[in-house]
Amino acid sequence: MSSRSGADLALLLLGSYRNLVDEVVRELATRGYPDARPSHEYAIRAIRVGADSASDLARRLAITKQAAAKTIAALVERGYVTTETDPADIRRKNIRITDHGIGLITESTAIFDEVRARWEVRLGAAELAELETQLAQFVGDSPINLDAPGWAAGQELR
Amino acid sequence: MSSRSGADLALLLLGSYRNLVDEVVRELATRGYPDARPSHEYAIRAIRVGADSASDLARRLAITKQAAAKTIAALVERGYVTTETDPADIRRKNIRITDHGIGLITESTAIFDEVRARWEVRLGAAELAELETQLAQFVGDSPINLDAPGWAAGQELR
DNA sequence: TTGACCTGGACAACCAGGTTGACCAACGCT
DNA sequence: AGCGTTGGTCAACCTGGTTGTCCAGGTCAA
Repeated sequence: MSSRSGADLALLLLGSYRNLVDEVVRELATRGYPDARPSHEYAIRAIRVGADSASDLARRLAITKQAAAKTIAALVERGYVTTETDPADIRRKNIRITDHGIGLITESTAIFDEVRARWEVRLGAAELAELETQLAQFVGDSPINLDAPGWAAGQELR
Repeated sequence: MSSRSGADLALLLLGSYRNLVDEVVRELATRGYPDARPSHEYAIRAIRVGADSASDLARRLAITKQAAAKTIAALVERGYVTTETDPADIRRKNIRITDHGIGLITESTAIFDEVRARWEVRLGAAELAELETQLAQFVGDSPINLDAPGWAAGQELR
């Protein structure tokens, strides 16, 4: 009975995302990270897997370097990362994740997985896995990298 | 093989939503509505099903009335709705959707459905329907109304 | 009828998370 | 030595929200 409309589908997707993320943020707050925003988590994850400068982070998250710089400033302010100018290239400012930052993504990952596990209980493991595979199809043909939240879809390189 | 993480799931949901909505906005632009934003569509839909004042719209979208007022101002500016003070209650400003506004949601609905139809081809009708049912479960236990994009989750009444 | 409250709207200031645009200093390559 | 590319920064702006404050108009009870 596929009586649903395309507009409903959009709302379902957005709603699911918000429910999931809100839950994570709420839980993070109770575990000692009250000032953590979703964008912070995504940024730190990107840094962890290799984005070691503002420009680099910008490319990975598919945002402007100015936006990346702002995010990094916020991360520094909250003590999640530190920056220090690269001795080999004065221009660069290398980003390093602090223990506090490691703690954040560790907790965050755990909570994300906990929530996912709850969903798995309701849906069944096979069903959730299939749902993910299906969603991946819609995202997969996207021209931009997957591990980024802020893609501006249909934009050229910056 | 559910090797995916909870964080990935979030990105899949967000990515799917963005892909869908971006496609709609892009297509709307080519069909004579270049200035239409997703929030405009949601607002007009809410107005169409009964939100006839700013406060009312605010309640339905679960946003503040100030935010609703701003949205309405944007809609008026673009010619999608008009407002006129209620003769029976001087305070109220009744919202009426213009023909242009009707055109917008008509086109928008059609495009949303077109994109959904393309997804249906890739997934199969039964599978997409099931996916929607599953997503509805995650959204369904949300305390706030479904037809709203901007819910602030875990907030009291305003 | 008069006061006490509730409700619709508006003003102002602010925030997150982006965007453009202009610019400069440092690098790297020929 | 010179020129183009790259990393970073300042400034202004945008969207879609948020608080907080305020007031005029409506509603209801005593």
